[in-house]
Amino acid sequence: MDQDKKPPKMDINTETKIKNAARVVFHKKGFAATRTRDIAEEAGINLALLNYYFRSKQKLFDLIMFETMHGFLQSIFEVFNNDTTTLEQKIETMVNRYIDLLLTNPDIPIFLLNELRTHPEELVAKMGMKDILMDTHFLKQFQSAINEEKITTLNPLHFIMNLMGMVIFPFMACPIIKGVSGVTQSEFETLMQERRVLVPKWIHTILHNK
Amino acid sequence: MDQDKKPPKMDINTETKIKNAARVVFHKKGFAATRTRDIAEEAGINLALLNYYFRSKQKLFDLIMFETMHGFLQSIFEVFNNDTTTLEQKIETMVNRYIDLLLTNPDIPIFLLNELRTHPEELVAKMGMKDILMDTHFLKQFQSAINEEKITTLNPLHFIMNLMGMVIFPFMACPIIKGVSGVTQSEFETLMQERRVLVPKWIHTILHNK
DNA sequence: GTCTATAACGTGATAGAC
DNA sequence: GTCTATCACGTTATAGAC
Repeated sequence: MDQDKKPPKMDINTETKIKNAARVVFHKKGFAATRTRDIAEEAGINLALLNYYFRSKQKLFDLIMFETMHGFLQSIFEVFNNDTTTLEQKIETMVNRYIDLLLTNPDIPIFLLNELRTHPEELVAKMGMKDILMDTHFLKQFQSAINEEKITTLNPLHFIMNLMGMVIFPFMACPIIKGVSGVTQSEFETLMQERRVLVPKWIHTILHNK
Repeated sequence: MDQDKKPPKMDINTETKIKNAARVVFHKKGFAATRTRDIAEEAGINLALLNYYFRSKQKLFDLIMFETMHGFLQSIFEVFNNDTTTLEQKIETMVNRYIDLLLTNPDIPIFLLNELRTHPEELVAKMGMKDILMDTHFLKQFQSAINEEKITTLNPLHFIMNLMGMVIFPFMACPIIKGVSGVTQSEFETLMQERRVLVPKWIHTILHNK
């Protein structure tokens, strides 16, 4: 929509370089602990350019925050609204998508939840997720399964909290887990890989146990 | 150990007032976003007094961080090392303790995990938790149960991640959950109360399903 | 567009009166 | 011990040359 030359992987334009650097640093340290100098250095450019392209630290942050939030919720939305998959398939896909995401970007959950404490639900509202998530194919399937007594009666929110908690929490608690258990980063990642199959199995067990 | 008059609830001494205020503000905003002036205001005292009693923002923070971490891990330690309780009782107690804690102090998990990203495992090590948590009555019970084939074979770390994830994650994601689902704070707390009995039930189901 | 230099501001910490 | 006033410093943001 801007230019017709999408940067061909290298020799990326300055604006993108800054945005990528900002994403990395903001995700790792949060808004308050991040200095614009950190971002400039990470991007390999001059500090003044940051303000030239994005006006202010806050504006740049808002951009990163929105994109991160969008990317994070987008997965839920896509999977939950796919009306060609079963409930079990949706669970499996969700788990795999988030483990993929978090193995690569383990900082995202704490970044998001930490920043959302300050800017309360203004951003959540801005995402407009409330309307589209509360009327998904998933919820209809879930309700049907309960009505037909195929699964245990259960508030869908409890279900989602369990799913997200089992997948996301381990990544957030990674430093503390490694600290008290002594596992290495590599061993930790192996554990997370195991959870691709374990979590759906556990969720299934919970749902079908009367 | 200091004085023999433990403050009788009101007319608390200045040092304690500052520490309590620091705990509130640090927990809510984290180290970087907290200004010493915020703490002074919350405590109802002058900014200079903060430095008079605690020398620096960092020193005061280290104190709060240590106490918070200690209080948080202490519960796990106590419950896991109680050799008069069954595995099932330990689970139930853990869940109830943490739900109690988090209903009152919902900021603690994000505070801890967020700050632990920067000061990596130096603090975890300082707590000396590694040694005492890796040789608990709980782990022996867990291993015995597996050997006697009473429960499914399962890495205890997976078990602990599930337990903590199901209990703690919902509190961390509270703003996002309320944002996308539309539940009120009061309804959210009711859901958390329900989880006192639901989580142990789910954990039991997972453990005993072959 | 990109840089250097600097202005403008906020924050942690202290000096010194009481 | 407690306060007011102020210093010292780091950080965001901009002015202006190239």
